[in-house]
This record gives sequence, structure tokens and C-alpha cells, in this order.
Amino acid sequence: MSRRRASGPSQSIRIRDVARHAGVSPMTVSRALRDPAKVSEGLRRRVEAAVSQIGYLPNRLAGNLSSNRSNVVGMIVPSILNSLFANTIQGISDVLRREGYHLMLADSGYSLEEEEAIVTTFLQQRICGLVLHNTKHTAATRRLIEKAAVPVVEVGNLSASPLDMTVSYSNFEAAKAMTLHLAQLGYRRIGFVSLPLQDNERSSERRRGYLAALDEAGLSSDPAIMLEVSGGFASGGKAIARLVQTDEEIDAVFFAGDVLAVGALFECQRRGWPVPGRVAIASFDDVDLLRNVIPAITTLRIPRYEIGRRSAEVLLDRVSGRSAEPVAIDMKFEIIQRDSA
Amino acid sequence: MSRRRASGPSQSIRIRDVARHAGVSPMTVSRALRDPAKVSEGLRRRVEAAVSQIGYLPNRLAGNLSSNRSNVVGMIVPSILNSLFANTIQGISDVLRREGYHLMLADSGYSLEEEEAIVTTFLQQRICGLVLHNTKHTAATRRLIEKAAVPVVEVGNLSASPLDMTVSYSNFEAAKAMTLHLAQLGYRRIGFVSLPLQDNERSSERRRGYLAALDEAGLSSDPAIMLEVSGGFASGGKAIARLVQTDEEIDAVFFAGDVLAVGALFECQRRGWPVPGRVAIASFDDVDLLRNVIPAITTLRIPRYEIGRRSAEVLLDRVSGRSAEPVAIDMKFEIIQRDSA
DNA sequence: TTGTACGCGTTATCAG
DNA sequence: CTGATAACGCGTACAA
Repeated sequence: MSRRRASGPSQSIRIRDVARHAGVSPMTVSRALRDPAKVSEGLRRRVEAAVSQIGYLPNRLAGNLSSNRSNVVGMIVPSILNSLFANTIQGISDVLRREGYHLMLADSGYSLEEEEAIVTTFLQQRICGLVLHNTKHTAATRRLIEKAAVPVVEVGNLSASPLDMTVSYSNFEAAKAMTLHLAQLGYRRIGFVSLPLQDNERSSERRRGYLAALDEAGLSSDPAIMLEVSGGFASGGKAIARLVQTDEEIDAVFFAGDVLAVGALFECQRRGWPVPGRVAIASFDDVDLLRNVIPAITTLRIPRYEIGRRSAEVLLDRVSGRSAEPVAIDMKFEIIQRDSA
Repeated sequence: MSRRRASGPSQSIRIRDVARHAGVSPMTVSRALRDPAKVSEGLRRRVEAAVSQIGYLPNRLAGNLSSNRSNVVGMIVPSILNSLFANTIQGISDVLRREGYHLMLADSGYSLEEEEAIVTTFLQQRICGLVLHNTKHTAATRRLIEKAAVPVVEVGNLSASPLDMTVSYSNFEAAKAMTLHLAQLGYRRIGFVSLPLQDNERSSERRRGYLAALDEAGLSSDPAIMLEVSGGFASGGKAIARLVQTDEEIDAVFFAGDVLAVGALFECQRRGWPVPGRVAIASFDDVDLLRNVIPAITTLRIPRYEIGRRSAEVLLDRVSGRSAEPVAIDMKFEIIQRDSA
């Protein structure tokens, strides 16, 4: 039964149309396009001419189905709006494009269940690889990924038990290093402000690092100066106001988030609290803004763009069969000493 | 000749495996999954049980190929790093997920040729719709899109001659409104600083709006106080320093970019120039930061997230055949009066 | 309501 | 180096 195609976009040109036009078989067209070296000069030219004349666009869906390959990588971030994640996405995107792959992007809204739902639909699209920002997942997510045997890179934290590969930095070590740095600068009572720890290994690891550093520096910890707040400038401002007003001794606050730190600085400016005179401020992640406020904020540089690039590279190494070994790459971090601490 | 599948990820489970398991035909499985109402209660249950037992994940590539449909929308932004674009992406992403579609994202790096290359590969992936931030395109891009007859929404500017649909705001009107607003506030010599106009209809439209407003307000324009600079805080700082130092009369500067405006404000703070005492500052786009600096910066609110949502909605209306009419939706803008002007 | 036959557009395989 | 043929996994159309 001959079947008319569905309503979809204009009747598209198929490989056999090109073949007819060039007077060759479809197989020759396919080869001329995908592996030109395997076709004689003459035919290759004829095929190329036909392709551009009739404006043929190969159907990669059909190609992928037939070859049982895919050229689409899926990525899940907690939020598309977070500019830190954007850096990693950009790094991945750059490598994928260069290598002829596509990026399918979705956000989980910081929800593990949502991540699971996205992984499911991504697998249905037969993505060839997966990049996850989270390092914490539901059991079902782990099962799905394992069963599909899809290469995965986790980028949000140097996980001790990655699903597969990981290209990241240690949130624990970074937070520890910054806290020790503050201690070395002479600060004795250091507060800690972070985003909610629930379902977020990055936040909880930073907190662990902070505590480990206090311990190592011989400073005592105090839950009263460890705050868990929501995001935003205002939130950082409220946090520092509360800390400074309820604790006369506090001389530094480490914010595990750039926006929080800047919000805190603005609040100090409004209240006339000298920074670092009354209280020092340290931040996490080196966004451009931190270098431009006054005083410039001491922070940690995380190579987020490079993490993206490297992730895509190891993922494609695996996808293309160039390498089979599971990798765990520590991309490190760096303390950027400025004027706020 | 029976052919073994390529190396790809683990032998995946096919619809006929489910069918065998449930003791029905593949067609019944397909129906039970995609249109449960068309299958009797009993069989539906058996199918569902089989699906979850053996962990079947439908192959959407095959499904799309067969039905000649697609559930992937492509989007091209100038840069993934720009948080303004991120808002629109988030809006689109939210709607797509809700409706069972996927987002394929790429960035053109502000290059029209790169945009053309991406459109080509997107069409090869048989995306069902396209969202473009640019409103300027190469002739080849226009031809490709027209020939493929794919629905398109342009979101970066309310274009006078859209490819297809547009959901956006008028950069011209917005810039004009802000400039008139400054004039009404009593500022007489108003500078204008923007990103490069080359290949960027958004920037050039804003400049046109600025000039139209000056004209309407009876103020004379002067190329000496119209700057075209690169992005970044530092760049905004340099711009205002140059304007204020070379022009004693200048009393306000309209920055067509939030980062530039904040960079300018920081520079004024460093130099001790009161804002708006020595010079007023106005910005474009209402990012959180603008409300939190001191003084808070007068700016334009562009509903970027809503533009994303609405774009996805009209696109899917078209894709799903719910509507056929080309739409052009003006999402408007709003002046946010604060303390910097 | 369910099943059968066929085609979607491409590529792998093998024969020439 | 080139071509014929048979899949890839699923959905459409129609028959039962």
C-alpha cells in the first residue's frame, strides 16, 4: 500500500532523489557524503553537484537509526538561569559543535525526581552520552543509566562514587582551602552561609570542608554562625546582617555562593560596616562581578568552562570508541586573594 | 543477511520483546503506550506490566522517523553565557518539557555564518521547530528555512519582516522611551553606549530609538557622545570615564546593556563622581544586580522569560497543527525608575 | 478492539 | 570502487 506522508514540513528530498539526479546508487551518495575517500573522484563530484543543486539535507534521524549511533549528547543542569552552569554548558557546546554533535539541554529545577524523568526521556531519544551536574541521583536514575549503558560524566562535584566518569573539582577541598586561608589571614570566628543542603551534594560538601578546616585550624565550630539560606542578593544581605548583629565576635563570613557574597557586601555598604574592617567576606566562584565591586571580593576560581570542555572530550572519546577507560579528572581550583578578606 | 547491531550501548529492548512478553502484537503495545484509550483495559494492563518488568524504553528516533514527526525544537542564541538569553531559554524549556518536547541548544557566537551552519545541522536532525534570537540572517539561512518549511519564532527584536513568527519587544521603542524619560527628567545632554552594531539588529535598533527620542525631545545628537564598546564591567567603566572627562556638559548616559551600566556605576564610585549628581545612569534590562547596587539603577524591564514561554507556545501551536496563522506578538517593556537617574 | 503488511530514509554487508 | 539487499524500530493504513 503506498502511503502518503503525514502533514509534516514540506516533502523532503531523499537520498534516492540525489542518486537519480547523479545517476548513481543511493549507496554511492551515502558514501560520497560520509566517507568521500571511498568514492572515485568523478562520482564524488557528480554527487556533490547533485546535492547542492537540489538542496539535499541528509536525514540524521534515519541515519542514526540505521547505524545505531547517535550524535546527540544530553545535559541536565539544576537551573538554566545560573550563570555558573552556563559556563560549563558553553564549554561542552563548543566541543560538541566542533565534533559534529548536538546538545540537548534540560533543567531539573534542583529536583532529583525531575532529573529521573528527564533521563528517561533522554534515553528514549537515544542520546549517545549524558552530562549531569548533579552527583546525587535517585536509585531509579542510577538503574536506568546502568541498564542503558550510556556513557555519563558528572561535573558538579568530584564524586567519590561516580556513576561512570567525572570531570570536576572537589567542593570539599575548595571550601576547606578557603576556610584555612581565612584562618591564616588571622580571622578567628568565621561564619558560613550556603544554599540549602537538601539533595545538593555540592553545598553539603562545602559545609563539610568548612568544618574540616575549622578543626584543622584549631577553631571551634558553632551552628549559630552557619546559615542555610535561599539564593539572591537580598538573601546574602539578610544573612550577614543577622550574623553581625547577633555575634559581636564574628570577623569573617565565607559565602558558598557568589551572589550571596555580593549581596552581603552591598548590605555592609548600606549599613556602613567596613569590609573587611568590621567583617571580612569570602566567596565561591570567580564571576566577573566579584572583581568589580569595591572592595573586590576574595574568592575561589573554579574552571567551569574548562570542566565543560574536558567533559565533552572524555565523553566523545568514549562515544567514538577512542577510549574505554573510566576517567576521574580533578580540575582543581584556585584561591583569588583580593581586598574583602 | 541478518546483521548484527553496531558496537553501541547495550542491546536495547524492542517493542516486539514487550509484545512477546505480554502475549500481544507489537501494534497493541504501540497503541497501549501512545493512545491507551484505544486498547482494552485488560491488554493495557498486561502491556504496562510487561513494559515495566523488562524496562522497555520506546525508541523515539524510530517513532519519529516512522511518523514523520519530531519532538525536538532547536534554539540558537548568540551566546550561552549571556544571562538575559538564559531567561528566554528557561521559558522555552519549561513549556517544552511540559508538552513532551526537547530542546536542542546551540550558540552562534554572534556570527551570522555560524548561525547558518547550525540551522543546517538542525534541519538535518529534523527538528520540528526553530527559535532564533537573531532577526538578521544570511540569505542562505533564509532560503534553508523557507525550503524546509519549518516553523520559526524570532525573539530578539520585534522584526518588521520576520521569517515567520515573532514574539518579542521593540528595541527601538524601548530605547526611545528610556531616552524620552531621561529628557523628561530634565537631562539635556544624554550619551549613549552600546555593544557593536555590526550584524546586531538589537543594538542598532536601540541606537535608532535613542536618536529618534533626541529628535522628538528637541535635543541635538552628537556622535562624540555615542560610543560603541565591547562587553564587560570594565568596558562600561572606561566608557563613562571617557564621556565625563571629554564632555563637561554631559549629564546622563544611557547604557544599552546592564553590565555596561553597572561597570559605569562602579567607575563613578571609584572616582567619587556622584550618581546622578555628576552624571545620571540608565540601563537596559532589569537584572537583579541593578536593583541592588547603590544607587539602584533606572532601567527597562524586558519580559525575557515570558517571551520564552510565549514563543514555545505559539511554536507548538503550529507544530501540533492547533493553529496555522503566523503571529507577531509584542511583549512590551516597562521603565523601572530608580535612583541613578 | 486487535493484527498484518509495509514503508519511513538511511547504512551495513556482501557480491561483483 | 560500486551496487543490490536487508535491516534499524516503529507507526500508518487497512483488514479482520
